[in-house]
Amino acid sequence: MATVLTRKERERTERENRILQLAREMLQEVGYLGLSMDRIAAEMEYSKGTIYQHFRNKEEIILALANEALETRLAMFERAATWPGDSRTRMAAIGAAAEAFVERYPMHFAVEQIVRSSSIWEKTSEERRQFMDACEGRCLQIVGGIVRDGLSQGDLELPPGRSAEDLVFGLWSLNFGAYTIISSSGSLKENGITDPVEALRLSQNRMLDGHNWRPLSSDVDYPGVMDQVKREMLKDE
Amino acid sequence: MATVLTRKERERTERENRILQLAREMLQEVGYLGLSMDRIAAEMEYSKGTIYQHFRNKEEIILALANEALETRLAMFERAATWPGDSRTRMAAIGAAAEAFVERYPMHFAVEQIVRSSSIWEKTSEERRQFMDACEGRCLQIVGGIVRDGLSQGDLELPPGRSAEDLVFGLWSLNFGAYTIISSSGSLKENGITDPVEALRLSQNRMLDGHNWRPLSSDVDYPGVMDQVKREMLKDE
DNA sequence: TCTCATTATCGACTCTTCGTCATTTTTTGA
DNA sequence: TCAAAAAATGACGAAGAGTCGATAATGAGA
Repeated sequence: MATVLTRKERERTERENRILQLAREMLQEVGYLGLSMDRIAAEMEYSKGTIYQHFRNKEEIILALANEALETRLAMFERAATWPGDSRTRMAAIGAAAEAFVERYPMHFAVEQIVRSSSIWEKTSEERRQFMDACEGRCLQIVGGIVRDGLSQGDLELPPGRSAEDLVFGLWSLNFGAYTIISSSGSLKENGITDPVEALRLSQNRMLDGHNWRPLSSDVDYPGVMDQVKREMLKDE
Repeated sequence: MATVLTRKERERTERENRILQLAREMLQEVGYLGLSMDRIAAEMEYSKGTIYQHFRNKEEIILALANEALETRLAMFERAATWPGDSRTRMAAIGAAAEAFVERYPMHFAVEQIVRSSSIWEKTSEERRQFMDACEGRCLQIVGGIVRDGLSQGDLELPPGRSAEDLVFGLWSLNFGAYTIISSSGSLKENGITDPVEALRLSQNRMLDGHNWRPLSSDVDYPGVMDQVKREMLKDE
């Protein structure tokens, strides 16, 4: 009896994964507007009603994809945060993880962008929204922890009234903004920005230098560290 | 004959503006997904066909709104760039203009976000896309000009191989990312980021400090300058 | 003022998609 | 084997995008 239930449940989750996988591919090909429940059903060779047994509407599918994305990044951040070294080096490792995430899972990042700008929130379930917030919060905490380590070890200072999270917010904004612009602006090269990812690294390092987070980027080869971390993170599979 | 044509043309552009105004309001109320051509037509008391004489599809309306947004910001940047003072102070003025833009025209910024993440590009006309790129490029040039002024006056240095535009890209990403996250994340306060706009200012100043752009933010009250610029820019009407 | 060609406007129509739900099919366990 | 429960189906209603032939307004010339 127990095994029967689990077999059913296994089938269910497996089908759910198939739906999500298909939705991801579709999203890649035809974009958010082209994503259609009818087409998903047809491609799955299931009826529409069955698809709706898994996800109450289209937005739930999108948000489920976004949840996977945030979960994936959270895992990568958790791993990067344990990189050996001083606080600033660990911060560089986080930066490398963020880069690796976008490179390794471009669709994940694209979904996150969609979720952050379309008004899909109202139609989605409370749970998934909370999951999203939870992942976001955990990520903030992880990176904030590194900042707090640095603060307690005297590697950097913050002005009175500003929190470790404020600093993290700056890094987060910089990264999210940079990749969004990269993926949506057609005229970067024409305007003298030949290697935006390199420009992002520079800005990031200069921001941390501005916080006087030692050792400064002029004294350590952080790009080298980042390349090393990335290689390590992208290694398996 | 000439006057007849101009009257007709005036009527035409006026109606076009009415459509855009209406679309903007609708976007505010019901979001991108709720924006409907039928509803625009009904509200305008014109038939759908007439609306389609102005805009070949829904995406064109969105992009037209985005064009207005970029045009507005360009004007604000042009004005801010002439603020008297050294290069770094003028940079602070640009930052203030960016803030003022989002505060004064939140809908403009929201439209920009939509355009940057939905896949509406394929359906839109070449001209409007070019206009978009042109505004973007001009903005980059204006801010890049301030950086070049600073470089030539020895107020800051850049590593070899990095351009003034690379620096601007960092600021641009930081700002765009920050406002996107602010408008889409429900859990900033819960995670210790009580005043994200203040956090953005800090990050921005620290980034410029990291570029060693003098005078440093520790020596000048740039937030005070920014408040002053903003007051000036938001003054008229 | 009247005529007629040109231009503008209209809205019914097609097509597509979302989401529902009564009906049919399959599974389960006695 | 069989009846009840669960799962799957797809026809259907509603709503929106975009088209196009029919209709109305305009205005230049007679």
